[in-house]
Amino acid sequence: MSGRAVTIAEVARHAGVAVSTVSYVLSGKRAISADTRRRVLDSVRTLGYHPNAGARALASRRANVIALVLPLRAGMHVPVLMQFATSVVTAARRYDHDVLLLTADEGPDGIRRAAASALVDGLVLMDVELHDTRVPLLRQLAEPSVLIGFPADTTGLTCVDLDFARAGALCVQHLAERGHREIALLGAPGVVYDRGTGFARRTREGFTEAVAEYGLTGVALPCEETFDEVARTVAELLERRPGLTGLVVHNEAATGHVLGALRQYGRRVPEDVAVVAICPDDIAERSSPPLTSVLVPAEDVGREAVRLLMDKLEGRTVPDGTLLTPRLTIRDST
Amino acid sequence: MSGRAVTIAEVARHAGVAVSTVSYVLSGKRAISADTRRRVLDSVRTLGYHPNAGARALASRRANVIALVLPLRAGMHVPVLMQFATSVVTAARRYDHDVLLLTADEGPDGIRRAAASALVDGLVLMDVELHDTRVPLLRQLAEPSVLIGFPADTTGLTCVDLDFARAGALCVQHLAERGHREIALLGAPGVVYDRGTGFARRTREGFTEAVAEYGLTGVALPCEETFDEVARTVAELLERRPGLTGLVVHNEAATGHVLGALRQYGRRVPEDVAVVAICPDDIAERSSPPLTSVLVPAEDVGREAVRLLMDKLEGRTVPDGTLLTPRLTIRDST
DNA sequence: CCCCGTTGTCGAAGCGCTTCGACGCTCATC
DNA sequence: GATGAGCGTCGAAGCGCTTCGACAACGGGG
Repeated sequence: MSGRAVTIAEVARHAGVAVSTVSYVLSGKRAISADTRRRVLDSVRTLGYHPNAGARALASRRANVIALVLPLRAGMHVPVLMQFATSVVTAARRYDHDVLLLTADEGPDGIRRAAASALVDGLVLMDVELHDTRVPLLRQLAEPSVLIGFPADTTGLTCVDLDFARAGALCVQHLAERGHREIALLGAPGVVYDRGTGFARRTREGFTEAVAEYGLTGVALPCEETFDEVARTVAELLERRPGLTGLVVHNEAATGHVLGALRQYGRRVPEDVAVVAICPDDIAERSSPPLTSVLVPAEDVGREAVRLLMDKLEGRTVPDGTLLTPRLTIRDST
Repeated sequence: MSGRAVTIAEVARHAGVAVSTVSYVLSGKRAISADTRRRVLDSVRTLGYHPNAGARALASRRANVIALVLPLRAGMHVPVLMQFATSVVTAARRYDHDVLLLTADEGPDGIRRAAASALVDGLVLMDVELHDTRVPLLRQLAEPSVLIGFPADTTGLTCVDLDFARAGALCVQHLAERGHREIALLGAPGVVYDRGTGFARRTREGFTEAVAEYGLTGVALPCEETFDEVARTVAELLERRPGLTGLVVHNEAATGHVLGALRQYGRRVPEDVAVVAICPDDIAERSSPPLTSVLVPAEDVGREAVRLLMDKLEGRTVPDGTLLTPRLTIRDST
């Protein structure tokens, strides 16, 4: 199994055809007779041929690799990030592409390096901020890119994300329909809003607008993820808003703590306080009681990002922004 | 910034030297006069030259890319996985290598493909099981690999991990020193043990042996990660073992729930029950009270894995197994 | 029956880089 | 003053693949 790798020349010799014929069989870029095709494929299989990625990239000017750029900042919920990552990898494989992992430590230089060296054909960036330093670079790059998340200025970019404004509004609507009049949004840590992370702000905007629209009263508070902070915030909320009966939680790491805090203060869910979370399904299902939630469809977002990138690589034009419609799953907390 | 990329030939022309000279300047594989070196480096900078990765890989038979194989199975704690992943990427960059992300969906085929196509020079595998199906393949591969985690049979392999047996024992020792006589281990979900994931079992073994060694009584229970299951397990434990005063938690996702459950049953931490966790520092610090814990040094393990892989790539011989020594940080829960 | 368009295959020219051998220097050595 | 050992540089030969143009062979239409 070790030793030198099989080359296309050996396959060609074994099948009794020219090297170029083997190439065309494999790429399907020219018509090949059924007979030849079969002979070649047989040889490929018996010899265990795998095209050399470097040679292929050099000759075709396509590496068949895309970069996935993960920032890994404070306040990001890692499991969600990981869901994105795996769905990107899976989707990329379906287009016969591999995924190179780039982290933020290297900053824009890493992106430039990977692109300029033709290591990758395109990029998917995650966790994009409203004023992301990487964005100007992307506009200059010859390589196409897709952002997961929306920066402030999307001109010349391709962005995908869950429609967080609608997600926030959807939670409000659900609570309104259940008759709740006074509600609150418990959000991400303050730093996440300050940094200008789009999805946190957009959720809050959706929440606020929907509160007005449905004629409710509502407050939105940021919240750290330690149990003590969550408990403090919840306590403050319950005290200042005795009429509060509905809570929207948009902070994956804090959802568990929120339920713990409510329990501690003697509030039953959903009898005393209804809770809707914006979080992955597994967190919602694993809670006690299982939470009514709006799923962050990481799977779909990742797949869509890759699809868009592949379209761009093929030279097709794609929409600037793609917002996925949120869907609410009703469980036992409302 | 877009348009065709700068080639080594253009750099050579610009600097007034031969292509090979530029190559030698960049690789340092032959002596070059200080003057020439400076001229070449200047040209590289002003032209913005980045060597074409494909061409380099083809000619040098080194892709300068390593694969990171992530399984992503049930019961794995994702943030820890992510810590590994980022530390591997960071470490690899220090050796001028990039990281290709491979997931388990493709199974061994993905590994074979990446290796056979010379896409990667070597592999780092994470979350290795005692009887991992990928292990036999690794032995056949020409490409070197390093495992994070220990399979049952490590012959011909290179493995790194935290010494979980000692970690388990260290927790017991700490509790024993604080005078606790009756303790318990609340572990990973049953499926993790059944699957034969090494670190879970080894922790349990270390726990059990240390319990005997220090003359304590102790039980080890697996535990699912939902709040209800944790609460049930804790309740059962408190009921069946009224004398229980010490708890070791080796289940990242459940640590928060454990504290919640203890609170719910009126047990104070650490006054009534002392808790030691095996988990990342951020989880321990974010809990209430902050937990005495043994850190899973993902950072160190990842870095070490890359170092070993680079050694193997250079043809150096490396030890079969590397176990990192656990360290206990005392906080407020014991 | 000739011409031409298709279809299937081949040979060769790169893609941009590394690396090997060669070669002209300069210096120290005898 | 010839000899040899570096040192610094160059030219050229690949690395394994894709792709372009060429060209037989074959039919169908005039």
